Amino acid sequence: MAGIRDVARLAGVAPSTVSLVLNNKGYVSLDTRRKVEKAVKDLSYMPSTIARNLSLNRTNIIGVIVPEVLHPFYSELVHELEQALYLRGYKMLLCSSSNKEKAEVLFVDMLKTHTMDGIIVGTHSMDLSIYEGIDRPIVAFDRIINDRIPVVHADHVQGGELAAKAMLHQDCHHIVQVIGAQNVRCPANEYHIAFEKKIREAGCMIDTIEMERNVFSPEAFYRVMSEVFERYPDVDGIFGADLIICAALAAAQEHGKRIPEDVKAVAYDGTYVTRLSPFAITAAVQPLQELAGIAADTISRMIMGEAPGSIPVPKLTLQKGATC
Amino acid sequence: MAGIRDVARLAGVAPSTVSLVLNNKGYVSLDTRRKVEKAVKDLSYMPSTIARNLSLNRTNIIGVIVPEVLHPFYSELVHELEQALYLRGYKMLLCSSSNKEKAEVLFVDMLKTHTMDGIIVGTHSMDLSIYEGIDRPIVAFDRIINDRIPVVHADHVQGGELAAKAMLHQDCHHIVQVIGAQNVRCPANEYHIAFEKKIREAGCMIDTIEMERNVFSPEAFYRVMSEVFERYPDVDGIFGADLIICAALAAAQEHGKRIPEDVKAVAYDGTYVTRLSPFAITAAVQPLQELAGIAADTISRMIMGEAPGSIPVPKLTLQKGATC
DNA sequence: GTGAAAGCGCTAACAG
DNA sequence: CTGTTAGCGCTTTCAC
Repeated sequence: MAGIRDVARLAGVAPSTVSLVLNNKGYVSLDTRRKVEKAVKDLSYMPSTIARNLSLNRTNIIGVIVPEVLHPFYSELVHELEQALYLRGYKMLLCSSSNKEKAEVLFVDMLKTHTMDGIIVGTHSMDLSIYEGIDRPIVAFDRIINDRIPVVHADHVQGGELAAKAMLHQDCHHIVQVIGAQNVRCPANEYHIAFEKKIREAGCMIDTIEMERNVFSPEAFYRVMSEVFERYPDVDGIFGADLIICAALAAAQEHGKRIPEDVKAVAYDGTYVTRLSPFAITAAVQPLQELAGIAADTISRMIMGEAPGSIPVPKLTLQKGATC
Repeated sequence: MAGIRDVARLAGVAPSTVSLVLNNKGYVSLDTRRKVEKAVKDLSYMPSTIARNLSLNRTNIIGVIVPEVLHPFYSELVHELEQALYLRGYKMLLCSSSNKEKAEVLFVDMLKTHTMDGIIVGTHSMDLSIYEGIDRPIVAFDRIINDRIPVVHADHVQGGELAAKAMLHQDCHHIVQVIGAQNVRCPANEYHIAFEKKIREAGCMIDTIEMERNVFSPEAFYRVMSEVFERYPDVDGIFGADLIICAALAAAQEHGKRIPEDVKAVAYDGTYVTRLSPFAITAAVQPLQELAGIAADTISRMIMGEAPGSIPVPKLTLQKGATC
């Protein structure tokens, strides 16, 4: 394996000059630049990223940790983050924390040991003490960790109201919403509050069902929705995250309810599962691409040693589908 | 930031001794071990992975490149790979090649520059010349690159036959199968051949529709399925990858066909989308967890300098659902 | 413009 | 069992 010294020797220059050429830095005469480039090509030289990392004390790797890549929302988030990071010159190290005890702790340790330059945290672990006193770049995605860690999230108040308006236009009278675990602090918990408020203001009845933390299986969702239809026979509106609504569609059919004739359904998030059938599910869509860009910009800034700056809070949009 | 020398000084030993303690290598007296551990704790010392990497010329990072993380099949693959690699002490650097010109080339370059110790390739780019003459660990997932790169894949002949048997049991007469692009060499292309053979042997009519490469959108699938129902009004069996079958379910409804009464449907892959509704889609399920383990074992062996060895070819299983 | 030399923070022989 | 020494392969001052 040829090294920078071999290239230097062949080109008849010093290693430092080769380095300058490779990194387009400083002033190098066209002539020596040519010589170096030829030597690089002749030796099919490939610089060692590992050595470079040590010199710069930087890896250009950002860690991304999510609860579960399989979940469409996180699939989409990971997809967008990878693209956003790529555009900014970073590579993405991915960790899916489900099935892994201590995944988040290990990940933060990897940040401390400089395996990555920064991390974007999308998990909801309960122990926030691991984030105390860390002076390395961390960005939280839709999760409040502590007051030193910037949070990237959409405008969930607006999102909740958007969904509420969509349902109220359809003249619902008894709405049931299914929400995530409320024992984790995250901006996304705001949307059902805003939703409920708007619904009540319109004089409409609303019941709320809370799911457990980190429960994502279709079976669990279906069970919950079945219960909903049994417990509230007069329900005519369902609101919840994408997969909940998918389950609602299935459960409704089982319980002899037609959607949207008997029951309206609005999904929150609007990932691709709401578009799997030709008749899209009506949904409040999170601007994941934009959010990923904001997260990438923020972590990038922190790595450069700058302050995170103010974080934009983008709005959701309504996807008009066939379910409401 | 404390370094290994600081720890050594505080503990009153040499840096090499500290290294031995940290890595549980060689023989260190209990006494000095204690001293070192205390010093480590007192300084909250975190060893630099970057420096370690240079010394060892190894990063413990495996690159994984797939066409599209959003696609359920690849979500699931990525999920399983990450877990399998994690269990073997590796971290996963993920690249989704869609929307990225030259992603595969860049990825292979990163392998050459030692950003990763090895890569697992699941993409289907057309230019295989970039893999010529590389002496670093590469494993292909369901894709034939060249005769030096080991391929991990399920037994698609058995899988195709499994699906065929399922349909023949239901007494189909005119089956349409939708398949991926055939201009890429991959073991998965075998399944529709095996399927077709079995179906023809049973004296059943079969038509085949080929999709373009890297087309994964629900809309595209739906369009294709709509055409199928229009062109073949007597079709009573549909076979294709998961998302095709999802689209088939939707399109069937539109065209007044009931599933499974009028048309049977069998999916190939059997990812979680086939289980999104309580009535699962009948499917030939790829053992992705097992495949991921095989891929991880193989790349691991190659990194250790061993030969890839023989690659097991696991079988698919039938998920009995409500569609056939 | 270019080269010499000093690291970056670890690991690994090899003495002792 | 522990310390000394020499790298790993780059980048980066700082003279020339």
